[in-house]
This record gives sequence, C-alpha cells and structure tokens, in this order.
Amino acid sequence: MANDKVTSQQVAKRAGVSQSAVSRVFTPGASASLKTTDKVRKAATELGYRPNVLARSLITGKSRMIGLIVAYLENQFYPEALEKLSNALQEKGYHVLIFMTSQTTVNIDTVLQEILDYQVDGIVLASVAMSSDLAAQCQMAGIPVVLFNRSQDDDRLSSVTSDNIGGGRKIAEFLIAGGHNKIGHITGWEGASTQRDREIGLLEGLKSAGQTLFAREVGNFQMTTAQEATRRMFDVAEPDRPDAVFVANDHMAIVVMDVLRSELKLDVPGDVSVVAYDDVPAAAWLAYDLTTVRQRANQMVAETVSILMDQIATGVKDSRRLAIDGPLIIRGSARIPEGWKK
Amino acid sequence: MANDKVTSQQVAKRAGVSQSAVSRVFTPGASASLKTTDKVRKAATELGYRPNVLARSLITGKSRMIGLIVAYLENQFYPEALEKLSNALQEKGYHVLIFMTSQTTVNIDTVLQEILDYQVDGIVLASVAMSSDLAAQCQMAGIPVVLFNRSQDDDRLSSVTSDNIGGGRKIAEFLIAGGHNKIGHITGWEGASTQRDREIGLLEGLKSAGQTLFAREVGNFQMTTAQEATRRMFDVAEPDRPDAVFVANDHMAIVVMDVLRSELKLDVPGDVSVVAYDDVPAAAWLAYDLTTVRQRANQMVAETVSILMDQIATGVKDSRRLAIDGPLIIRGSARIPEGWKK
DNA sequence: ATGAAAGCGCTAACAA
DNA sequence: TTGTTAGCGCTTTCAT
Repeated sequence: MANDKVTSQQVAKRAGVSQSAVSRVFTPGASASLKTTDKVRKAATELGYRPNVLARSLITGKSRMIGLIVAYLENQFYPEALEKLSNALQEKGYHVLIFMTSQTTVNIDTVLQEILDYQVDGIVLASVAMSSDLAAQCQMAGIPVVLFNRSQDDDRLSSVTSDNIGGGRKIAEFLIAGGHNKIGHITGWEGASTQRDREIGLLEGLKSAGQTLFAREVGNFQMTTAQEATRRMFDVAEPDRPDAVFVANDHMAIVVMDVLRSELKLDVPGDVSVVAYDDVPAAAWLAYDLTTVRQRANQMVAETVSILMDQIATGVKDSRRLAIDGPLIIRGSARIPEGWKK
Repeated sequence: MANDKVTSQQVAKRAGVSQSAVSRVFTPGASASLKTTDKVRKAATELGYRPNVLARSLITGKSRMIGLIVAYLENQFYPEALEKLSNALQEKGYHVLIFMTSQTTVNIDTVLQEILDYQVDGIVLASVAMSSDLAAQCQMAGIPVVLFNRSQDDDRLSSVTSDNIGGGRKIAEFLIAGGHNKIGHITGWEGASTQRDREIGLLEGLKSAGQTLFAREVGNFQMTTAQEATRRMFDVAEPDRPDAVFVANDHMAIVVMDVLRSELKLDVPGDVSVVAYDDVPAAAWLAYDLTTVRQRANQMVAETVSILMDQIATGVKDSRRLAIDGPLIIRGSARIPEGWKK
C-alpha cells in the first residue's frame, strides 16, 4: 500500500545504506553500484517510495514545470496547441502549469508574478496582451520566455508564430485569382501582432494586383463582435456588398458564415467567398467547409519546446523569432480559381 | 530590476530584521508589528522579492497545485471545463498542473504516479479510463481525488457528473413526444460511465412508452468511429432507417449530421431528428443548431472545487458523488413536439 | 512581537 | 563507489 510521504531516509534505513545512496539511485547521472541499486530499488518499491520533485527542485533550482499563460480556450486552436504542448513537454519530463488570464483576471503582470513564484523553468505566453515589459525582464533574469502565436516589437523575447504576412498574402492572391474585386476584411483584435501581420499581407497582396480593401470591420477575435461586424458589412445594398471576405480567424468565420447564410440569406461561396485563418478542426466540418490558412500547430509547438529546452540547457543568451509557413487549405467556402493548384 | 532568486534572507538584511520576521510578513496567519511589516514590505519591493512557493510547500506539505489528468481536448466540453476549473482554482490560490494521457501515453497509473511526485494537493480525473484502483489509494493516502464527468462503481472516490440517467430519459421522452418510433442510438465508448448511464436513461424512457431501441451502433466518442457508425445505421432502405437518433455527445453529433446531410442527403430534422448531449459551444452554431442536454459546466466545476477544498481543509474522510441535473436545450435538429414546453 | 534554531526532503560537494 | 556534511528557501516551535 503506497503510503504518501515515504522519504529517502526511510528507504535508506530499510535498504541498509545511506540516504545519499538512495538519492544517487534516483538521480540520472549519479554513480551507484549494481548491488546498492538493487537493494535500494527493492526497498523503494516495497515502501512505495518516489522522490519528492519539489524538494529536488529546491536544490537543483529546476522545477521541471513550464508555465503556460493563456487567455481563452474557446478558440479551438488553443486547446489543440495546449494538448500538443503538454504532450511534447511530458516526453521531455516537463509538465505544464496553467494560468488563465480571462476577463476576470486583474492583469497579466500579476499572473506572471504568480507563475514565477512556482519557480517554473520556462514560460509560454499564448495570445496574451502584454502591457509591460515584465516578460522581457524574465528573459533577462534567465528564465526562458516564448511568445506563442504572438510576437512583439521587443526582440528580446523569443516568439513562434505562423507566417502571418505570407498567409495574408496567399489569401489575397487566392481571392483575386478567383475573380473577386470587392474584398472585405473582418479583423481580429487590432492590438494583436497576428492581426496586424495578416492584414499587412492581405493589403500587400491586394496592392500587387492594383486593388484596395473594399470594406473593413473589427471583429476582435470574438464571436459576438464578429457577428455585428458581419451585419454592418453585408447588410447593405448589393453594389456595396463585398463579394469576398477574409475573416482573421476560423473561430470568427464560423459565426460570419452563420450570419451570411441564415440571417442574410446569402450563399457561400455563391454570393460571397469566405476565407479565414488557423484551420481548426471545425474548419473541416462539412457544414462550414472553410478555406483557410493552416497554422501548423505541431511544428509551432515543436519549435516552442525546442527553444525552451535549449535555453534551459544553455541559459538564455539570445532570442529566436520564428514564423512558420502554412499552406492554404482549399475547401468549399470560397470560389476556387480555374486550374488553381490545390 | 526584479532579479530572480531574491531570498527572504536578503530582504531581512536590508530591512534590518530577522529572516523569520520576513517570513511572518508573508505568511497569512502570522503576527508582525506594523513597523516591521512596513520595513519588510518596503525592502521586499525594492528587491523584487516574492516567496518561493516550492520551499514553502516543502515545509507546509501543501503545494497549492491541483493535478488534472485529461485524455483529450478535442471535445470542446473539456477545454471549457478546464478554463472554468483553472479560473475557479486560481481564485482560491491554487493552480492546475496538467497531465495528458493521450494515445501515446503508456498508461494512466504511470501518469498518476508522476503527478503525485509533484506533491499536488488534489487530483481531478477527467474522462479517463482507470485500470487499477490507484486513484482509490490516493484517496486513502489522504490526497483528494475527484472524478470529473465520470464515475465509478468504487464509491471510495468522489465524482461529479451530470445526471446522465435523467438526461437520457429526457431525450427519450422528447423524441417519443415528437412522434418518433424508430429511435436509434450512437453510443460513446462503452467503458465510460457517462455512456452507460445515458443509455440506461434512454432505454428506461423508451420502455415506459412501450418502445425499444430501433438501432444501435458504437461511436466510441470519436468522430471517425461515429462517422462509420452513422453510415451503418442510416445507409439502408427506408423502412430500416431510424427516424431519430440519440448521439451520445455533441462532438460526435457534428459528424453524424454531416454524414446525414452531405453524404446521405437526408434532411435534419425532416427525415431524422438528431439529439445529443453536452451543449458545447458548437451545438449552438446555426449550421448544426443541435438539440442537446446541457451539462452545467459551471456548476460541475464549482462542485469539484468545493469537494477539493473541503477535503484539503478537513482531510479526506468520505466521498461525495454528485449528479447534476441539466436541461434539454431545444434547438432545430430535432422535431419539436406540439406544445412542448421549451 | 521578535530572533535563534531546527528541519521539510532532497542533491551535491567532500572525504574516505 | 560510498557515507558524511552542508545547505536549497522557507515555516515554525521555542525562548526572550
């Protein structure tokens, strides 16, 4: 019966060795004879002993915990990323300590402080607005920070995003090739780097073709806001109505399509093409069948973990900033240009 | 500049007091004069000192971490619950340490052991198949365990679920009142208590009306499996085709509706009524507009936290097993009986 | 109310 | 390879 609170001391006594011998057996790079190892392991399993990670952390200075700060899990992209991140870290012997910074929470810096109290070995900041440069301070204090799906002008911080500018441009090219010339944009939260970059790419693409943005409304990455934005943009006389719209993420695109079809009786893609960003699972659901730019969550997570592990191992020296290219996934929500390579 | 690794020792020196005085100032129930408190707080902020939670844990035996074991985050119900759980615990000064037990993971007991190594103050097991009675051992060893959205015959363990039997019965009654007499069931994973109970309720309800289950296929709570199940159940000649189906959760119902409509060209609810369980956000999306039994995530989380806090405070004495009633949310995926009270 | 001292469970020198 | 010793940063008696 595995009782809690079995100490290495007790195991030592039972195995007839010193307490440090027990420690060595359970410490990866330590030396112990086969004989001792056997005795200790035997006693340990009999007593149900397992090392106390916290006590170990106190002395090694490594907690083997990574703090994750995330604002909301409603957008499917985040739970997906969290799942992959947690799995990837578990494989390396790390675990994720979660901190939500939802509406109710006072502010992010408070949360960052709290997370530091736990002596985490690294921090992942997912889609969070950072008021201060506290994160940069962490980085400087030697604790690795990586911005996930978000970047910042401050290049002291590492970040992993998709190639949002490239993605925006791909969308513009696709829409233009499809013969659209009244292209609208429903934006995310304008304070987000992802929003900024996606729009930059979109505008660049339009400009190359001699077009400009036909309409623009702010959706804030929120469903309700996007809903109203859609009405403002599309509940107008035909000539003023966009024939295509780039919605800044899939999460909003769902409700955009709902409003377009159920409320305004517009056909997608007959009357208006809808293209979005992320390729969350729901984008593939047939009722939406959304053409969208894929964010390679697997790769983004892998890079995030890689940065973290490198910086933990060798110390925080410099920052890496990655923008991972993602393909446009062609589905049925937007008109497909003649002979377009899938 | 808040440097890491500022100790209470350093603060003490700067404030001109003893190290224990510093500790007292940062320990809730301790006594310190206003004068000392001021001096200490001042020195602390100047140095950027914050207590090391891990060191504190070592002595108090409380880590203020709750371990969450969860299998997959794809079903929206879980990220939603996780978000609420994390928020609720944060308010009480606790934080969630996540452990995924996805396909790749060896087995749950290993994970449970790992989580115990971190000295968590409590464990939430969400929708996980437990092979052994290790969880019961934890409970006995004094560490609170609560099964979330899952129960078990072993009543040593606390659990919080929705009233799955009642929910299943509500669905039967609703479908029967709607005039259906060929009711099918696409099940979840048959090893799950939620599945078992929902089906028990369904069968009870059918029996009361003198009906029996018209068709049954296993969906395993997985989209791909549910897809095949739907084909087997509905790709048949009309007389053998159910006129209604209870899908064991919303997550599967999405794909069931997709197959029904896009692949088999059946109208929902014209040709077949679809009812499910959970009321995840996607159930309300107009393209699905799913009639479903709501699981009150807020309340389930609140109860989970309450059990945890009680048991942490007073010790694990007995177990509580809660089944929270949830309403049937009537939407458009199923025929609505004449004069049905919404 | 405060300081000195002990010790939570462990790792990491240091000798032997 | 092993035991002894000294802490990691903190809380908590115990005196004062």
